[in-house]
Amino acid sequence: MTQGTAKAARTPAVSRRAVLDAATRLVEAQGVAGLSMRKLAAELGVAVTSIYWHVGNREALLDELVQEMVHGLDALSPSGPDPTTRVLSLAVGLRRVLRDHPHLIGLVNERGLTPAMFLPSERALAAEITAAGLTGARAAEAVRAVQYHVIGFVLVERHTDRSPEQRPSAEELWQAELAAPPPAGAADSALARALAAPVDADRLFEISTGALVRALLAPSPPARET
Amino acid sequence: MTQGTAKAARTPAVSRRAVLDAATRLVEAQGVAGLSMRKLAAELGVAVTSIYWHVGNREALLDELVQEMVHGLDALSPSGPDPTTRVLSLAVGLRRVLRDHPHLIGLVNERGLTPAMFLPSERALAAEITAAGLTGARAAEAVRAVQYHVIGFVLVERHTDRSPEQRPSAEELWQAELAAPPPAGAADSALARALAAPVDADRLFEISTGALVRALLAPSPPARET
DNA sequence: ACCTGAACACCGTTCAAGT
DNA sequence: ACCTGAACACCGTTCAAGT
Repeated sequence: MTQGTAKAARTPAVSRRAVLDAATRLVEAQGVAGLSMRKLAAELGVAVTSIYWHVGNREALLDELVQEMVHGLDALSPSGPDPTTRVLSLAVGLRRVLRDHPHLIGLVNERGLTPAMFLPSERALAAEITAAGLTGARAAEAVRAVQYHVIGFVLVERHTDRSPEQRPSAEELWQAELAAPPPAGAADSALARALAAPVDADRLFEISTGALVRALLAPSPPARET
Repeated sequence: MTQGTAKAARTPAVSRRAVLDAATRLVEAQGVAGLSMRKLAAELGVAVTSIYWHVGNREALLDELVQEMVHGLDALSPSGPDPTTRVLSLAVGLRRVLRDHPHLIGLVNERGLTPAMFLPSERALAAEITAAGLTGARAAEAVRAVQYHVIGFVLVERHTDRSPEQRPSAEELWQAELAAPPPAGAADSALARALAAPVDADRLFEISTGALVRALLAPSPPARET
């Protein structure tokens, strides 16, 4: 919106496109905090103030980046014979998309685009959950339960991914648990050993999402209703 | 660790304690990003460099704050007659603690204290899930599934809490959906209306966590196992 | 022991000025 | 139309110097 259409006189040093591309590279490499106007200018071999001419300011730049990222997302299409596995396939797909764009959730949310971004997956979930026989408020709760579960899972994953080495680690803590005399009501040692092992996120996602979806789609109502 | 024990000559302008208290206030009011050494100094009526004498640097200050917050957390104690409701009560308690300290998860994670922080709740969950009859790897998966679900839910809630007004809102989007001609496989209009209403987070948490826990504790195995 | 100002290397942003 | 340097108000941090 900053530029009009005009026949360029001398070839410009940078273009709006070049700024956006460099910014995308910076964000993907160092995260949102790593995107600084001065770094950007340095990378493009231009004065800081040139950046401002092309994109306005940092906030507007991020707005544009988010816009492009969201539009570049592939649509989710369910697969499988029955509603349960189709809902699960949507959950798996949503998790994959969110994991592939780790900075997206935060950026989108800061810019107020969360509902718009999640509408397609919400619609797909609604269709499958309707096909499973749920209707009205009950179906809406199921849609949102799955959404929250998947998004939340990815947020937890992201937290553990980009964190430094945790000390003491879960392994160390649960091995100490095994060595200590067990108090009343303590967990069995096989459980402690299992908790000392690192998390298999794929498997955990499969198990927890599977359990949730099966319970939500089961004929018995999850909450008392008329 | 910066100070020794010595009889103070003139009453100090600030104390380590005063710095920590002011920092806590700043973080709770403006978030972690709002904590700047210079603001802190200004608030205490002292030169910036005094802060450094007392607490080392910004990183060390945050370390200390997190330490205090984690130690100030109340232990979770389950309540209810059967294992399912006891696990649910733990989930509710964990959610409450995390919601009461919105900055804590991020701070703890950056400092590598996540396993240490969640060990108590993990232990409590393990005990109740063992009481429900699960053992070994199966029980560990249930523990982690509940943990991830609750933490993830709170992270999603936090996202939506501290976000600006979202535009277009979910209400607007789903009302447009209602107005448009329904394509094949579309959700029913009662569902669309329900999705146009704002989220009742407490109810959604109750429903989704209830469904998850019931499914995890059910006798039929959630995944094929020998 | 405790506090200070000066200095350095970073930010985002605005502005007047160049071509 | 496009780019520039200077300037301002912010950061965190170090250092030598004060009392």
